[in-house]
Amino acid sequence: MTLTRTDREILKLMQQDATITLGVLAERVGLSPSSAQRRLQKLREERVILRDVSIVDPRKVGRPVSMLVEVELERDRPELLPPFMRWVTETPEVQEAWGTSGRGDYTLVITAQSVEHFDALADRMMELNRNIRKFTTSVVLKTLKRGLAVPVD
Amino acid sequence: MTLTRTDREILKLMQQDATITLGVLAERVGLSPSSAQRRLQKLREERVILRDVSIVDPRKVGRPVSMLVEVELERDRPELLPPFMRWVTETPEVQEAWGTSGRGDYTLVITAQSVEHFDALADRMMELNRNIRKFTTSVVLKTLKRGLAVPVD
DNA sequence: GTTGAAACAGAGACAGA
DNA sequence: TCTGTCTCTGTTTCAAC
Repeated sequence: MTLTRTDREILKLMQQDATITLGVLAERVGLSPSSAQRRLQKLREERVILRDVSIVDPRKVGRPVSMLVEVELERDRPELLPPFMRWVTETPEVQEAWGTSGRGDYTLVITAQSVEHFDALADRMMELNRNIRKFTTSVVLKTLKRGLAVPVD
Repeated sequence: MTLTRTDREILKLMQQDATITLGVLAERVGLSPSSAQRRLQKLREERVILRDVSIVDPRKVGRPVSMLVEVELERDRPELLPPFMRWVTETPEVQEAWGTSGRGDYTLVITAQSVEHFDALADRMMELNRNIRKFTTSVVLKTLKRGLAVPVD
C-alpha cells in the first residue's frame, strides 16, 4: 500500500490521540469527514494501523516496578526456542521482547508489582525454560519515554 | 483512586481494543452503557488511562529497523543530563527510554529506516550530547512482542 | 441507574473530476 | 480511482431525573 501525504498526517494524529473525531481529523488533514473515514478504514484493513488501544499507567494499577532483562539462550538446543517464544508471548508481565544481535540473545521489558514479584517471575522463567544459560536484569530507575509511535514523515 | 473489579475489567478490555463500543463494553462487564461510560471517563480523568492511540506497523511506514541502545553517561557532568533527557524526549525516532541500574545508564529503543539512517542518528546523538561516554547497540533481529498493556488482575 | 436530545460514527449509494 | 455529498442506522456524550 502506497501512503499519501494525507495518510501520513492521519497516522501522525491517530498515534497522538485516537479518540479524535472524524470531523476534526478531516479538518486537520483537509478532507471531508467521509473521505477521512474511508482512509482510516483502508489503513486498518491494510494493517498499517494494527489496532487502537488505551494506554494504562502501570503505577496506577499497582505495578510500579519495571525491569529490563537480557536473556542468553543455549544455542545448541533449538528445540527449546519455540517454547521460550510461547512463554514470552503468553506471559502478560512481559510487555515487550526482542531477539537481538550482540551480548544478550533476547531483551525483555517486564512490569511487576514489586522486586519480590519480579524475582518470583524470574524463577518461573528459569524453571519453565531450561535453555536459559543466564540472564542479567536492570532495574528501571526512571522512565523517560514510553510509546510505540512511529515517525511517518 | 481505588479500582474496583469492574474498573479492572474495563482496563483489560480497553487495552486490547479501544474501539469497542460502550454497549459491548457495558455488557461484558455487567453494567449499563451510561455507567460504563462514566467509569471510563473517571479512569481518564484520574489518569489511570493516559491516552488512546493507534498502533502503527513500523514496516508499513518505511521503518523496518529497530535498535536497542545502551548509553553510558559521564557521571561527573550532571549539568548535561537535562539536555540529554530533552534530546530523548524530542527525538521521535527514540520510541522508549529508561534510566537503569546496571551496566548501561540508559536504554533506548530506536526505530529507523535503515542501518545507515540509524548510524546518522547515532552520530547526531554523540554530537549533541558530549556527556555520552560510550554506547552499545543491539540490532533487533526478531520482534517477539510489542505492547504497553499492563496486567490488571 | 435510567432516560432523552444532540452530536458523532460507520456504511452505503451516488455523482463528478 | 479518489473525493465530496447525502442518507440512514447505531453510538457517544452530557445533562436532567
